[in-house]
Amino acid sequence: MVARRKLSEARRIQILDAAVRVIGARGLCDTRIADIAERAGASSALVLYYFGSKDRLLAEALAFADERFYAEVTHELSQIESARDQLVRMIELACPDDDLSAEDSMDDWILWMEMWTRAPRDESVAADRKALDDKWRGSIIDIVRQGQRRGEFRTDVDAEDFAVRFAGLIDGLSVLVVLNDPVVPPRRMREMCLRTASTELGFELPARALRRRRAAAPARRRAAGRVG
Amino acid sequence: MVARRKLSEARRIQILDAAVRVIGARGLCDTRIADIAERAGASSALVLYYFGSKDRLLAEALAFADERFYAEVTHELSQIESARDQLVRMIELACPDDDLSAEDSMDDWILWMEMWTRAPRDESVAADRKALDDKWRGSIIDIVRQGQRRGEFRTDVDAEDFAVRFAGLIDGLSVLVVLNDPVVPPRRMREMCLRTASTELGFELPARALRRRRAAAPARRRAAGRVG
DNA sequence: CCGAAGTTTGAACGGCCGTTCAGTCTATGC
DNA sequence: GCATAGACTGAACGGCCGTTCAAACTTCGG
Repeated sequence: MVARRKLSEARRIQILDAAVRVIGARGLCDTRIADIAERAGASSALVLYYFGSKDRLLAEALAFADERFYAEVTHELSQIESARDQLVRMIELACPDDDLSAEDSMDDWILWMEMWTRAPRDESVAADRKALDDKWRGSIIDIVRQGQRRGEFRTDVDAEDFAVRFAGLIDGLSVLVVLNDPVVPPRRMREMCLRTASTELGFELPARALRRRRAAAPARRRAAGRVG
Repeated sequence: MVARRKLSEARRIQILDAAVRVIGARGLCDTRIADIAERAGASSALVLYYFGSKDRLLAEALAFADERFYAEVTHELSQIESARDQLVRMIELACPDDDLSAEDSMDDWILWMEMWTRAPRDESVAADRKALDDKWRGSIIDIVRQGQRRGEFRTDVDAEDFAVRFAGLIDGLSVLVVLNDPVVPPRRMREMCLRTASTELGFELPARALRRRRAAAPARRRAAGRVG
């Protein structure tokens, strides 16, 4: 029975993962249960069996994607000591990729935008979105304060004010990157965010920061394959 | 026949206006032709008669809303001489309202976000979005350069770079305002944008800028009523 | 092994909604 | 006034897709 539990939990995640990719590819409103089922290697009926209704499935998928992303970022940052390096890394992770993996790592951002348009009409999505946003901003605030305590950043900057503006900048620019607007390729977004942070907080950018394309992408995703 | 033309053109606009409001209220994907027809005081069949298909209607409605908004802004700014005052006014216009009219003037921003999520799968929407974005950024660039020539702004700022970052900041913050996130009420967004601009471009804010709630909203909308 | 609980499915149901169509109404040109 | 083009509609069609359901299959405790 315990094994059963695990199995069914794995199935849930498998379906959620499939949902994330389908939504990323087709858009929230054009996503059909049958698409998700196919990607997950299951029948439409099974998907409903696990999630009860399409609405619940979609809402859970949105939250799932962004929570997973946030968890990864948090975990990575927890292994860095310097506040400056944490902020630099956070910026790198927040910038959608350039590389081949384009299709892959845009999903998180696409789903994030889908949350924006759905939130006004779905309380649960609105709540999830706000919670994530608060956590994200909170992380920035923590890093800034930590850096100020350690003498890495100037102390005449209000951490909360900076965090709101900086998170806003990231969101706004990421839209252009996700939509492939040639005006702001990923590289440029990264540079702008890095320069803004270093200027406002008064720190020197590490030499690698502006050159490096991107550290090896965290090896997630692609793990859950088809069952068969 | 000419009179006919005018009549039918008025009808088109009436339908587009109805579409904008329905999309703003129900979201792009939950918008039905019947809803739009009802708001416009017409039958579903008539709406199709004018626009051929739902997709074309929605795409045109998105472009219509944002082009109208941009035209208004452009017109208002054309009557201001000082570059500084132009920028201040632009910021005021770009910030979604607080007031009673909430339902009303959020529409433009909601549709703008809907364009973001639809663009990846609809070339025509993608093209419209990019054109609008370029024009918007272009306006900022023009104002900055003009201000630099006139000695109102510092000259060691790259206008294009500033415009991209500033437009990004506006977009990012506007999401929070539109979603009614208490962290960033309209007033705060306005303050942040004003402060950022004045700091980076090195000008003094006019005394009224930070106090005033918002100049009388341009008297548009609500004009096209039902045809009896 | 048996049966109960947990999984999984194919097939069918049913509603919603975009689209079509045949035809009415209105006004304008002749 | 009559014919014609354009504006407009109600009703019906048809497909798509979320949801339901009864039944098969799988696993496992006893």
